[in-house]
Amino acid sequence: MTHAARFDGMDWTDAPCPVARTLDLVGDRWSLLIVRDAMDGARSFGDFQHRTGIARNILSDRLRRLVERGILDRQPAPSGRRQVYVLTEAGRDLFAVVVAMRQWGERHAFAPGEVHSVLVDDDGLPLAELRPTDSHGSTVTTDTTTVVPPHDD
Amino acid sequence: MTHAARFDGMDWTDAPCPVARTLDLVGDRWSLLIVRDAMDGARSFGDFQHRTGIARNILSDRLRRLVERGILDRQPAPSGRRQVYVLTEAGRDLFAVVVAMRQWGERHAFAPGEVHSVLVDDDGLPLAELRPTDSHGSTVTTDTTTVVPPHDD
DNA sequence: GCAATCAGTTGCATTTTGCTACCAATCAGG
DNA sequence: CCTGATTGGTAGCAAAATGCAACTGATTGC
Repeated sequence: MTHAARFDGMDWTDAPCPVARTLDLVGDRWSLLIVRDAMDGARSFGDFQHRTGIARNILSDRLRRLVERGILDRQPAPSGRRQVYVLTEAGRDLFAVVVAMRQWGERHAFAPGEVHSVLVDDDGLPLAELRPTDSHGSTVTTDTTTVVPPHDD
Repeated sequence: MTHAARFDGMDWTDAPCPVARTLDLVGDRWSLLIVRDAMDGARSFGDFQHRTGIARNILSDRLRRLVERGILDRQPAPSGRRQVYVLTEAGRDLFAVVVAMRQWGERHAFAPGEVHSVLVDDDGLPLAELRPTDSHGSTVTTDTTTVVPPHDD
């Protein structure tokens, strides 16, 4: 699909806000879990179904939508199975979003002592904490940032 | 509310995965937009209603849920208005998630040349790109990381 | 060929969402 | 005090999304 094709027929919740548009594309209950599993090696319909436990018809619909939206690519399988779903560049680029959610969940959605899965690098070590920074590398927060509306000079 | 109270009565989609738990807490269509607006200064019911355009009954429900889940705090207003909703520490900590979504949206959800709002620091400059790294600061991707399941040694 | 498995689709019940109207409390003016 | 406007919701109902179970059609293994 062409880049432009992703933008036809979409009706955005809040046109000029990138957060709203991202949520329009992957902001439902299941899409990011599908992306998470694709990042962790899931490829076939059955892979996704087993890992997420999502209903088959909804999974079918979500895979189709994610392909339409340029986040997954549906490819004929090299052998055997009918096709596989692989992340596009845009899909892989959601890594930062998934990591941010994972780290927030680790900090705020588990009782003390409760176990959870961990994302590790090639050395088996957990990642560094994602920290929003300005262009010089200093940490920024909601108190030191502002949203400026779009304008066409 | 106590820390533990957030975990009572929750039925998690995928207990051991922090991504799934985060989505259980803020993964619906509206919660993160409410959080986004709270980060940008919204405080009252009306603020949120006008900025998001969400239906009043749903907004009412989402605000209640976000308070229950420890992301917003409902405080009596200093004067006049009945109460205000302010982010808790956990809510403010969602900043990295919102920034990651904003940056992804900027890269992938706008046609070339299309305008959008921008998040800037105190100097008016856009933030640096969030980049997942290992503990030494080297960039990691989905190809160089793995999810390891929970285990109790 | 025959059974099993995979990748979906279809139909229907349940749940969630959204719209509109309504209501209660405050507030400002006179 | 009375009136009207604004804020912060709730109630009822229609529409949409979701989930479950059963079914289909192609492929694979034996």
